[in-house]
Amino acid sequence: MFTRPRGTRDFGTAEMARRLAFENLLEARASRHGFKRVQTPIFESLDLFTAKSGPGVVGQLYAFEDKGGRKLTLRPELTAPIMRAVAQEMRQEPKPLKLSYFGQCFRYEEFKTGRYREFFQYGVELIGATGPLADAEIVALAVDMLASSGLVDWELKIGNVGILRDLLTGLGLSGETNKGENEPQIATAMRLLDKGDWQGLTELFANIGVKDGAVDGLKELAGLAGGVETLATAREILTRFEVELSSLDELEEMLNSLSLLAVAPPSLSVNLCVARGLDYYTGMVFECHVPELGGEGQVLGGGSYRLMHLFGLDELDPCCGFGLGFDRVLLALEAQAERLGRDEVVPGEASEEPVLAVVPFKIDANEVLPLVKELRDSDMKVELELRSRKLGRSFGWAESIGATHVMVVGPNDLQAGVGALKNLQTGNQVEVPLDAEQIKAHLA
RNA sequence: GCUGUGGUAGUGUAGGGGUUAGCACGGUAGGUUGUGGUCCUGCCGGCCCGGGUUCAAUUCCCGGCCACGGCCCCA
Repeated sequence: MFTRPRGTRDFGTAEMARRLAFENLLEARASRHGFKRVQTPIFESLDLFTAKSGPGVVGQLYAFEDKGGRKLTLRPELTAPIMRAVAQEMRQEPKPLKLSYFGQCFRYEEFKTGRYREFFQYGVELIGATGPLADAEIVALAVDMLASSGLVDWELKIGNVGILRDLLTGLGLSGETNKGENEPQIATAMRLLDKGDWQGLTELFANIGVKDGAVDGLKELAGLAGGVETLATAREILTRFEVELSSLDELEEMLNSLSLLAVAPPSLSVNLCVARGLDYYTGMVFECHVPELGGEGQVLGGGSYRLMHLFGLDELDPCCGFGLGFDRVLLALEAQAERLGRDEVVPGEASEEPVLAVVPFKIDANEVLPLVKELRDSDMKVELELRSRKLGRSFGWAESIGATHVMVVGPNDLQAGVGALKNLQTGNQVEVPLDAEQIKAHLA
């Protein structure tokens, strides 16, 4: 018996119908916002990802050497490949570029619900435009996607690591990796802040000799929850820390634009302690969570970052984008459909189209094939009975595959040039000439 | 990396140191000559893998694998 590798999944027909519907929905939203789809290889040079994320990532990669000894890896994420492709193929295209992408990524890590070794990401990147309005465009699309998918009870958190870095620098934390430490003090502090580990932060500050009261101020900042209105308090706290306020002004501008560009999310909190862990983020950062997913509840995350300089295109930094956890959003939608008694998990997943099952009964099937072809050419879904079942079983088969209509063509029918067209829902049956147009008219 | 629980047909389950391992759904074939979703019957198909204890293991024990949770981590 062969089994699937750990952390991978098979998708059956029902699941795939749902996934396709979801992908199409996301694609439609992205397209309305002006994003155009691109696709990059499933594997890339290993150094693409070590350049972006440091040598430590190798442990989580499906890395390998090809027969020429080239160091390659299955892609663990899609932002770096997109940046690479932009640098390699899209230098001459008009900016800003608005790109969308969808595909599987691979990470070697412990697998559990909401966390797979092969997982799917949908994402967008806005390259070559910067500032509050560009940021608002990105967040607005994220909001639009989650809202359009029918997701409820999700939380949008918006922060700004630029402000946070300024603040921490002002407190005397180092942005460089000191000897004896494996990351800059600022990175450690941001990680602790993101987790809400106040004790760890207190210890860190004590070690560095940060003035008393700093932790309390940050706690106050972290406690802010709400929309634009929280910025007044934030402004006051930041002033106390003597932080420059222009980034905060930009954040406010971005939030105002967002409110005009997107529906209000179910829950919005502007929180300057959202850190997103990754050191290439430089400005606005945001995350969407679905609390009912538990530990694997982050379904979307992104922000403004600097990566193009790695490809010699500094002038395009910072860019802004987000990645959407395709599998996680689906898990959340499934859980919510169950909880709320919704019959559709993804809007539009159930097709309303008629499906005609054609049953050649005791005749040479070739007699009906031209008709089948013609119906299919005219964009109708047509199934053909292939097993020469008895009539009764044929109806059972048609019903089981979801056909809405059955057309039986037996010897007598053939002679008369008609078929028995039965509506499986109503049970009504009529004789219809073996003519594509007339059949279609009956199904309409 | 740590940890908890569990693994009986494709799915959902019953059972239990010696059984023809039961049931439901499913799939398939039929219930006499051209009409489904009901019903009846036959058939298909299972004790996760390896080792140990035992006269005997699917059942008890250990290890692995897999599944579902909780930590750690998460570019």
